[in-house]
Amino acid sequence: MDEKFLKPYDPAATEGRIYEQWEKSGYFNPDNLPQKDGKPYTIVMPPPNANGNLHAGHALFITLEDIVIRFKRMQGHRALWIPGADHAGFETQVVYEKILEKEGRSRFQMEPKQLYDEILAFTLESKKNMERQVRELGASCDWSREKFTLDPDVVIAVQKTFEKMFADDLVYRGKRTINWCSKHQTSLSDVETEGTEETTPFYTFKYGPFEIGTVRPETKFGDKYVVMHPDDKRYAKYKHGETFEAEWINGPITATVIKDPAVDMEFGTGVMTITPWHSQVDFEIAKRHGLDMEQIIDWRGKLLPIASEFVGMKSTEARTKIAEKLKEKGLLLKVDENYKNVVKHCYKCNTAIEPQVKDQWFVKMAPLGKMAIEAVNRGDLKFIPDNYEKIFRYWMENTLDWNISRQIVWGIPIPAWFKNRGMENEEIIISLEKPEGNEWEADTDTFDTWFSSGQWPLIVTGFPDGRDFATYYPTDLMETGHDLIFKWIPRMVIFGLYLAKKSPFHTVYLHGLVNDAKGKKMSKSKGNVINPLDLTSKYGTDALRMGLVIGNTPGQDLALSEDKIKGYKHFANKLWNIARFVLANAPEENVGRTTSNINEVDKKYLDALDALTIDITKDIEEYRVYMAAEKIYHYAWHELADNILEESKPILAGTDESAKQSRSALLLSLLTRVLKLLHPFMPFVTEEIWQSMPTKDADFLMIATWPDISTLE
RNA sequence: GCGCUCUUAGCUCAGUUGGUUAGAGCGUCCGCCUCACACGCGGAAGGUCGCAAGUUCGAAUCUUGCAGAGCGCACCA
Repeated sequence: MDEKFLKPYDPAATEGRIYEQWEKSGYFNPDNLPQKDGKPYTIVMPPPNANGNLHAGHALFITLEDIVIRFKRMQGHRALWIPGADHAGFETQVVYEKILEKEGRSRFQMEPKQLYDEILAFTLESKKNMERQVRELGASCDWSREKFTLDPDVVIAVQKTFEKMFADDLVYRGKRTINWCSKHQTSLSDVETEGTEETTPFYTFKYGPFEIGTVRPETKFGDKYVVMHPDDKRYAKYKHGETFEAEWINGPITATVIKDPAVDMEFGTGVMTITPWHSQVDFEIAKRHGLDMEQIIDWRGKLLPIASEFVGMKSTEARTKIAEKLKEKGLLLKVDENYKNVVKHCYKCNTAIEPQVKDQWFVKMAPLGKMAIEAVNRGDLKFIPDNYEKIFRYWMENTLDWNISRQIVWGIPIPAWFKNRGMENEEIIISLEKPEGNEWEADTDTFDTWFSSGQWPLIVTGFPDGRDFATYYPTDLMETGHDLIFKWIPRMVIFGLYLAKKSPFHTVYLHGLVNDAKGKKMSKSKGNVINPLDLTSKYGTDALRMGLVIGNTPGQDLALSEDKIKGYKHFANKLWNIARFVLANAPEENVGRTTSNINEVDKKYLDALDALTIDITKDIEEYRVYMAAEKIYHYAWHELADNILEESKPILAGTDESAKQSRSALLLSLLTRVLKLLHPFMPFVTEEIWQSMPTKDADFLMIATWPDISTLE
């Protein structure tokens, strides 16, 4: 027996060394696996943002995906797990802006090139840190295939997709209402905003012969249209297009009556004025009737000269002042102080979103969404848990056109060129190269991050003619957090179907959020953030992995407590001592003969473990990893150690030589099997024991053969 | 408003297609340094499976209603 077993298992002294051996072996790359003709099995790793440390959610997905990959690899598949790093456009720019802020600098005082270079340096440094942490968690991914979303070939691939979509009429440039963050000076997609309920005064004003309601008096300067439902009998005497005089904020105005079915007759007085520039709904109404639109609030969130005496005020400040003025003029009829409405906020800085009309690039979602739904209908795409299929369908059926332009430097440039930009005779060319002639001006906008990460499974396999595309696309499993069911999953499906005519994966496994021990969401302000790397150094990676997996059903949030992980550290040590006992009682002559001299009485233990093997194999194949982990844990501790080992002690100390031989061979055999079954979950301690096993049939447990259950049944 | 998820032992959660005395980890209590392991061993307490009704020979598991918790989406000035 190896002397190392005389001391308790020490993960800190083991894990780094083992990982290095694995990485050196080359077996993370399926091209180097002994089974060259194995069926491919592919997972694309959700590329972590290269802008900070890994959090508990990363640790969870790395664990889940690594379990499946290790299992498939042992089963003889050409198991490929492709790692990556995401430049995470807006996210990273926000992180870097905070750094700038601390240094008393601002991106608005920097040259774009300077800013870009600084963020690039920061990101590349963070990327190294992130990769080290992924290794620490035991990820058996193929680093030789790692991709970064700003690699030159990735940039070109993404731009080409844009070019193709433009040619196919799936991308257009349009003036539309967008979500504008006045702090970050960029537009945001709908999923990058968060609606929060606010109690805002609801004012009712006199507007000519009408009463109109609003929560935003500060937008009302330019309002010269009053809209009501065509079927509203109360206002039947007013004809569409008729005009009237009304006293308003800054004096008398001429207003026009518009009839439009978008108005809710039940709400308020059933009459409203519209501000097309600062409201999606109003914009749509204005477009239908060809009405004028005027910007009231500038890009910094301040009132424009149209507001006369209120010019330059922030909208919230102007709000009460304008209401006061209208009150003085006798136009304020009533105020409801308890009115609740939902206001969209920037998901990063919580600044209220100002709807603005702006020229942006949009993806037409309807035809693409239809393709995605058809793929689900065909059964090409399955969700775990399956209730997410319904959510996915709903989203695909109701999605609005996707704004893909961002006014930030950190990202992939949109390959568009303008001549006479902003003028009547504006011309646009889509081209990866600068067009001939000096008058062409590059688009300064960059793509929404999800436009590039949406193409990730295609990009990392080398679509359309890369070496891996034919072999590894479509991939098998997409495992990610359920919060990405809207942000990321639909985009990958759409791009896969559009470009490669195939869904990029056939199974989507969605895990829940990792919360603290009490099930509360982790947040910096609450101070309950659990750093996974602290836990690995304290209890070992294997223990953390078990803690993350056991009791963690798909789609359900997980409460992660340190005590739980501590328990699995004890388990790692238990396994270590099982090995110590078994190896101490394994005479040399038994090695190599294993099962052949096991007697009938002892054979029942082999049969029982075979049954468990079948069970566990099916669990993992059907992605019930939480169950498989618990079963093998329970077997190792409460059957093998508590019962079989205890029962073996008198036999091994006895005088019946054949019974002794049988028993020690049995124990070796059971331990060998347990190591294999446990390896995907606890790769380090099992590998470390394996290296000392006289029965090992492969240099690394990582590539040892998983028992073939078709021969066991 | 629409939709999803959850409600099982003190805590955090399992319970795979309805089928024998409902499980785990941690915690609690009692006894043990028994030569694999005190990161351990043996034993014990602890649950009307949110409430109500229904389907069934049989329900924690299926149906309906109610109550509570969490989340998502859409919102009307």
